[in-house]
Formats: sequence, C-alpha cells, structure tokens
Amino acid sequence: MSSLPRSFYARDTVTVARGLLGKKLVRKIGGQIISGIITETEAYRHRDDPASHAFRRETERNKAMFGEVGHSYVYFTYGMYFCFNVVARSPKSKAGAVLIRSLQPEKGVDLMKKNRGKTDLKNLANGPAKLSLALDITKNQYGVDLTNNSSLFITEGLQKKGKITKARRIGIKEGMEHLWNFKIIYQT
DNA sequence: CTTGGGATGGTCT
DNA sequence: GACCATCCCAAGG
Repeated sequence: MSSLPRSFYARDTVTVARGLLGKKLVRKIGGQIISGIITETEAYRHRDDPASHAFRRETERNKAMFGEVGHSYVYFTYGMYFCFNVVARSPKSKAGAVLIRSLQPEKGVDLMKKNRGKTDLKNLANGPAKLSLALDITKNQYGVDLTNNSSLFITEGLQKKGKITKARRIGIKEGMEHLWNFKIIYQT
C-alpha cells in the first residue's frame, strides 16, 4: 500500500488530526515491518494555540513544525522519551503538527514487545512515548518525509467507520478551550 | 480502581 | 533554574 499524498497534510491541522484516525503507521527496520492503526491524535497549531511548541517562535527544536507538511516532528521530553508528530497545516498557517498518541498494534507485535520490554498487548503503543519506543522512533527520525515508502510512512488503513470522540488535550495547561484530542472507537 | 513520586536531561528564560 | 504534549510502579481504598 502506498503512502498518503502530501496534499493530505496541507489542510487545517485539526482536520488532519481527525483524518489520521484509522490510518496506518508503518515502520520498516532491517527488513522487518512494524505497523499499527492510529487511534488517538491531537492537533497543535501556531499563534492561536498557547499549548503548541510553535506558539512563541521558531527554534532549533520546533523548526520541523514550520517546515514542509508530511514530514515528522519528533521531540524529546521528560528526560527520557520521544513523541512523534506529523507536520500538517493549511497553506495559510505558518506552523502546525499532529501528535500521534495511540496505536492499535498490527504487524510486528513480537518486535514491539521486544522494543518495549513489555508483553501486554493493550499497553504496547497506547501512549505517545510508548508507541515511539515500540516503533523505535527517536531523534534519528526527526524531519523525515512520511509520504515516500521508506522506513517510516503512513498509508490508508481501516476502511470501516468508527465513532470519533473529541476532548481536551492531555498534559497541557493552556489552550484548554480547544477540544483537539481525537479518538476513534470501533464497535466489536 | 485512584493517587503520588521518581526517573532523567534537553530546551527555554 | 524551572519546566515539561510521559511512563511505571507501589501503596491505598
């Protein structure tokens, strides 16, 4: 399956955050494939969003959020973890990214377990730092293009519909008025 | 189930 | 020098 086109990411950040639910994140490492369905996302915009890393100004850390859409923005936090974002924004905006917060594991589950040092399937990738560990996403993946089928990319995923919920974003103190956390729930 | 604290270091003020 | 877009484990109810 081929990657989502760059035009997918050249829309409003909040729209893309919703649109990424149900899509598939694919990681290739040494001939092995790890993949998962995106089940939770959050939008972070620019000047209208005090919770965003890009709110104040462009810096060495956040410059990917100002760069070409469809690339990754990876940041290091709490002294030990990486979190994975996709750069997305409307052409009118200068910065924006979607934080991928949760994956439903699909392929490469054994490798994910090894990378996580855990075996409980439910807890392999249900958090932004957990999924980065599971897929071995680090600073090395900063700024990589997610629209070519290389070692990290996003493709169409599940076609079936799910119920989408919206909520306040997790772990922030400003911008609480925006309901930019999205989850998809598939009925069994 | 919920709560609290420790790990650990880059980034920004 | 403070602040984190977090996770994990232990203790308490």
